[in-house]
Amino acid sequence: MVSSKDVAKIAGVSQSTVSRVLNKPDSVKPKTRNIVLHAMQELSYQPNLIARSLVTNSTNTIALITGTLYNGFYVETTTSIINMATSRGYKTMVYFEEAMPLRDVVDSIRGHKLEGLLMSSIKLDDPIFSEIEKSGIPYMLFNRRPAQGGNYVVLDNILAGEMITRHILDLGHKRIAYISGDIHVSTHHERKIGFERVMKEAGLDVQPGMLQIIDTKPQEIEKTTLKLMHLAERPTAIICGSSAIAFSCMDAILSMGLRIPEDISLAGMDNVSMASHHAIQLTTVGNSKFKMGEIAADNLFEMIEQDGTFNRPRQIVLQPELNIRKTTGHLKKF
Amino acid sequence: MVSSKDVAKIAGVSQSTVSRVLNKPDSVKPKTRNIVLHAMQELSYQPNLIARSLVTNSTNTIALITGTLYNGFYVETTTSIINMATSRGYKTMVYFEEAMPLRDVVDSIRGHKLEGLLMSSIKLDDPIFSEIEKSGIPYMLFNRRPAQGGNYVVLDNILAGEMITRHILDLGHKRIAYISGDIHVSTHHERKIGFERVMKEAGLDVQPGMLQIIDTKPQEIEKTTLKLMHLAERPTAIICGSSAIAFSCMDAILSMGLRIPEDISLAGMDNVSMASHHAIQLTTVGNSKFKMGEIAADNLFEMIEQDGTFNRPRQIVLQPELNIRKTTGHLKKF
DNA sequence: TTGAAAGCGCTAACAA
DNA sequence: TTGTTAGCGCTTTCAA
Repeated sequence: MVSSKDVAKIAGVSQSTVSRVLNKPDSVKPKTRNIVLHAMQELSYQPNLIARSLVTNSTNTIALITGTLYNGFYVETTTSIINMATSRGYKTMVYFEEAMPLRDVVDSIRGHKLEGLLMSSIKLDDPIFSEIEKSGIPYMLFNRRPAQGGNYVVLDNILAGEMITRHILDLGHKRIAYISGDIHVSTHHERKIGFERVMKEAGLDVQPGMLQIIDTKPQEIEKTTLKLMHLAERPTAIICGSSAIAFSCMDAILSMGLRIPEDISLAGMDNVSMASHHAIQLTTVGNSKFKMGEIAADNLFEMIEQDGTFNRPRQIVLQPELNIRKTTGHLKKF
Repeated sequence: MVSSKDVAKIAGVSQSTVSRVLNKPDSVKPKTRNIVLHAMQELSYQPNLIARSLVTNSTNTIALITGTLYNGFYVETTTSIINMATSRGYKTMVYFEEAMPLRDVVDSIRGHKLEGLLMSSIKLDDPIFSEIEKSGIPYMLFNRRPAQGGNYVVLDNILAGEMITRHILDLGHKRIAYISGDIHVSTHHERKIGFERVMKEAGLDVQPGMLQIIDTKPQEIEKTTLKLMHLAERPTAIICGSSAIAFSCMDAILSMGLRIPEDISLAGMDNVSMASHHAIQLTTVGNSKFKMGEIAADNLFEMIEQDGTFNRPRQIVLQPELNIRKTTGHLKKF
């Protein structure tokens, strides 16, 4: 391994001059600088960034803990985050939620002196949250938030649930099913609240079996959808707690030979790009004006750069918009 | 920052004993070990992994340079790779192709002593390839390969192009358009060769304008599709060089109010999960039995672990299979 | 079983 | 403008 020492020897200067050429090139005489630069080339020298990090106690690296990329929402956030990090000269270490215990990830982040954490994967009452706060590492949560406090950017999920439910009611539906993901997660928790609130306001009971809280794996979603469709009193509309859920739900419905929205209306939440594909045309509620990943990253870098200064919590709530497409239609009269 | 020195002080032992508790716990007397362990807890000590890396010259981190996640193919590979790395105790630094110059990425990788490189993004004659080989860092390319040599896992893309073209011909089509991505990339280069070869064998000329080589951004694809559909002699079938291209192409066709396959047949390559969605049902050719990302990662870790030993090139070619779904149909007779 | 000491490759303070 | 030196926090001989 060629080190700055080797370069120094070849160039006939001290090792610290080599270091200076790298860090404060103006502080070294042009002639010497050139000699050093040439020596570096000759040896194809590459500074050991680990050693540098040890001294400077900085790594220019952030951590991203993300949900599965099979969910298009996380494709969008992951892409914006990595791109934004790259453009600021930061690298991104990517961890998947549930691939290893959150606590281990946080330890790894602390140990590697990563400079910030972006994470989608917190539960409402996750004990890791207080650990993260305690560790002092700058962080932004996105999509989900903890039960209280914290820095986050989220959708107004209660409102989102209300809006989509109202849309379905406006179409005349009454037997409405709702498929939700894990309720210990703020998105699903709040969206469901919105749904229930509007149903109640409309004087409608959510029939037993019509509210499904499930593991959001495609197979589970399909199983649940089939179960709903085989109910004696089949729903005339299904609202899904996310677009990813809605896609699998749609897949199952179509596989039965049913038509959407003629036989059943379907709506999702989150605005992922595939939702507007002409073969899908999924009615959703979400925010397309602002990219959640970019907002999260932006705020994180601000926090990193203003370093240490007192920070009040950053809590950003985006307003949902309704995107009425082709999967929801008027209830047919018989 | 609490260091092993601090732990040592509290525990009343030397700093090297603290280190031993971490690395060779059996070599330290149980009683001492416990004292040290308690001291660690008390201070919530977290070893500085950067310092460790500096000494051991290892980081347990690999680099992934991937194409855009908006292409479902890279979602699959990225997911398998990160999961496989995690399960082996490695972390993954993710870089996007084209976000920064490849040379800078490679320098970053060398400087950070990352232990291996997985990359999808090489061009046929990319000069970076020889740099990577020269650097001695273990690597596996996937999806694409360089003009010659190298370690890679790819699809038999010529055969893939042949198979899909034959399928279209078998349906009676003669006016067939082909939309390809950058031809300096092995996948697109080879798939197009397969297409042209079969067309020639069938005695069919590829009419001017029917072979489109474009930038694979959704807008470009849509523009190109519209152009094709407005040709005086409109194609009766379109073959796309990837499923990602086919999705955008389908979007454009449907937006014109045309039906697939009644008005035009459409086929893609690569087997991404969305292709089998019932709202899409895209006919493709690809390999679903083996996960390219897993194979790439598997081989990389073998190379990392057998370290230094002579390695003949690893060149793995997967066999394509035809998945006939609902976007291709018989040419209508008039 | 433990401690002392060297050194990984770099940055940065200080002196010249 | 340059060199000398200390030290970042760890692992790893070597001696005791």
